[in-house]
Amino acid sequence: MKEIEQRLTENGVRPTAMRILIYKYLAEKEAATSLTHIETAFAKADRTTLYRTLKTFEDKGVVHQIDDGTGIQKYALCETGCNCELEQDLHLHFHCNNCNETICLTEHKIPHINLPDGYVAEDANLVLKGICEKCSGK
Amino acid sequence: MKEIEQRLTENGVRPTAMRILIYKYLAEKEAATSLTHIETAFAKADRTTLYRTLKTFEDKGVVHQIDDGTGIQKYALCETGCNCELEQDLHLHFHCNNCNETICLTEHKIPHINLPDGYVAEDANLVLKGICEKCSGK
DNA sequence: CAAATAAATGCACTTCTGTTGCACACTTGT
DNA sequence: ACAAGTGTGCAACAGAAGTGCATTTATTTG
Repeated sequence: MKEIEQRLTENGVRPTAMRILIYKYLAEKEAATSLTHIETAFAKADRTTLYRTLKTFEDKGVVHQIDDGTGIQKYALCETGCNCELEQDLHLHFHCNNCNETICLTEHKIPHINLPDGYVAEDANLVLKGICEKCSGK
Repeated sequence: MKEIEQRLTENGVRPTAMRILIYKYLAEKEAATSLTHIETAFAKADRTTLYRTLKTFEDKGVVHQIDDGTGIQKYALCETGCNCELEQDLHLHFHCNNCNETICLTEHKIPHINLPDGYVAEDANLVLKGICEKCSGK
């Protein structure tokens, strides 16, 4: 519990009760989580609060946003010391067409691509879709 | 003009006036196009018609949908003979943070990724973001 | 050619997600 | 204790995607 408070403080986020709960929730889930998802988990909290909490987390580098192609924004905790802005830290994501979960494959970085002249890449997003470990029956 | 009719017919799409116009519009644009974009270009046509036309095109393999991370669905014409479903035909897309246009880099295929055991990839989406040729001043 | 059938189009409306404005509650520092 | 700043909740809005149904247009069939 204390570790969470510390982690938030380190990133410049004031550790309120709500924020600690949300952090804990994200930490327990292995998959990327949408606002709606969190909303149902925290029925008593307001959607705006959850929304702004996620935005704050994102701003401060606590979570990173994931676009998995479903059109719904998802969030997942950043690794300790990860630097999402840097190109070399960009990992890929896997979206399971069966269970609909999206997970970070933090070990798998996005390969470098040689672009045509004149193109400057600043960011990249790679999502693989298919059947995940759990759903393929191992 | 006749070529468009033929192309549509080949793909099992009845070449109505509307559809030919939309096809032509897409062919003239080099960038991926959103529904809203088309809507403003065809102010007199109904949004539903445009919407369903794009869906039909997509079903029949005339266009492919692009998710460029903006949260807005975009469409671009498929190359003749392209097989968007096949993994080896998956090209990457480039989204310019300056002019906000998304273009297909059909020459650049998505590199193959070695996934952990149990994961089966069926589809992939790679979007690079940065500054495009035009905006980088050559 | 006319009737019957199927496909395409247009209108209205709904849903879902993301987002913002404003007021109130709470925390923090002096 | 007070003032300033931050967090939270309520309400309302915006934009895009999608659906149902009526109407028009095209295609087939007798």
